[in-house]
Amino acid sequence: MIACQDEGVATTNSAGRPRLADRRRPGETAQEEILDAAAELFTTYGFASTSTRKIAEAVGVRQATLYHYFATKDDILETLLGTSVAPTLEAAQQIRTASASPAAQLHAMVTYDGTQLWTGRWNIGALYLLPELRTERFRPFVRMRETLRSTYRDVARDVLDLLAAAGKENLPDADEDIPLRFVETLVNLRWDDAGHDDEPQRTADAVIRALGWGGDWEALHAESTALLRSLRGNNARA
Amino acid sequence: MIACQDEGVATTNSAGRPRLADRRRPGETAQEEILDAAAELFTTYGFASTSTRKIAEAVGVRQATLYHYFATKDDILETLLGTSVAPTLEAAQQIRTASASPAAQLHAMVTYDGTQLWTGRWNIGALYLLPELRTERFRPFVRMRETLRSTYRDVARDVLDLLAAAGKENLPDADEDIPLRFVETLVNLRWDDAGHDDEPQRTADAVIRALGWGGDWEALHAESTALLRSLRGNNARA
DNA sequence: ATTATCTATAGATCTATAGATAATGC
DNA sequence: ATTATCTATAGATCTATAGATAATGC
Repeated sequence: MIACQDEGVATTNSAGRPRLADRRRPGETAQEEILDAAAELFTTYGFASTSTRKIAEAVGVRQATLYHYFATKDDILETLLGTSVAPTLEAAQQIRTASASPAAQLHAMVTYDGTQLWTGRWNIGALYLLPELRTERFRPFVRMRETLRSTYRDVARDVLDLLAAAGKENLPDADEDIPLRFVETLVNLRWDDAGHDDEPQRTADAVIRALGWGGDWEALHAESTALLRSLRGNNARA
Repeated sequence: MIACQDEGVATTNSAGRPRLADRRRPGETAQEEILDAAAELFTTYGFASTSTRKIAEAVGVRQATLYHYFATKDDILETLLGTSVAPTLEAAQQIRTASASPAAQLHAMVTYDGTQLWTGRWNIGALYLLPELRTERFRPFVRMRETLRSTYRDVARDVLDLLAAAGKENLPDADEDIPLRFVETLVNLRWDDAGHDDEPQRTADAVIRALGWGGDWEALHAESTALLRSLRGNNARA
């Protein structure tokens, strides 16, 4: 038997009229193929500038075929956004309930979130700023982002409170938004093809430093790494 | 004589067929009115989703009238971007050649740039990530942004070198991109209607802190303020 | 005469729907 | 029979151009 499945491109013959072109996208199902193509085109050319015809071409099917899987073009974007933010939010909330120090929680959060943004097959984070998200249609997604934002703010406030209690001066004045803002810049950096392989870790360090933290870095890294490891363990078990 | 020019809306009668609707946009010329409307719509709904018809409606003229002033829709975007980045780049380069300390230069740069992004009538910075900019057409603009980026990197490197020479440890490892990335987050913050009035100053402080700088904050602020004042003086004279 | 606007429209899209067709599955 | 695809197309855009019109300026 010859291997026909490199890169996860399915070639199984199933019911239905055959396609005119070969499969060329990763994904087990046609739905996944469409989402992969849409992610590439939306992040590269923008949502409004990407026609359903272009998506279909990138998948290797006719334009009308998309509508067998998604009722509208908006539905494609919605699915894409949902699969991207949900896991990040869940990880952040799990980290938040861990017993680690606030600084380590924040460091782990940034590293996890940053890694998703930095190593995903496409620069999905670039879609978060899409003006189209302002419509009612995407409210649920926007609300998930807001929850993530306030989780970040909560940890940041904990870190700052501890530092203040320790008598540290010149702390940022009520800037709990610094961490998430900084994570989001990974999107810009990737857009410009700049940055290093370990950018998520660098970003986590920069965030902690920007809050004015000045403790033992080696201990912090160890704690953060342990937190992330236990997280992966939990998910594997689930 | 009754005042008919509140908010800079011109009502002077001049040559040409009269408009059907009243003027409603700030700006001395029709070109400025168009740019103001386009800035609002592009930043709110995106470039591709904004039709020339919508721009014309927002100005109060017929769609075809736009083409008396701009040959294409791309030309409108290009003009908008140009008038926004050019002054920022020039200010950054002037600050760079001043005799102030690197930390003060960086602080002043972030404050100036941040103020432009934060207080401009529209959130023009949101246009910098537009996928459309990837085309040949907008190369000149993208190159200006790259020059700005490397100016930021240069100052950041100076700051880090000085800190290293002073024996400071745990400095960010070759992350000269931190400052500009941080400035760019003002765009996201404004998009979300979050942040404080003095966000540019807060951002400048956070940038300096993120680089690990730990000197006399009061002296730094004084030096930065003086630098910005001399900058305004230069421009007033020119 | 010059200018700034207008009306009208060509030609090229683009999204979504209707209905035919060519496979597999029972 | 069910499914996944195909072909064809309606109806609604959207950009840009052609040419008419109603002011001012000389």
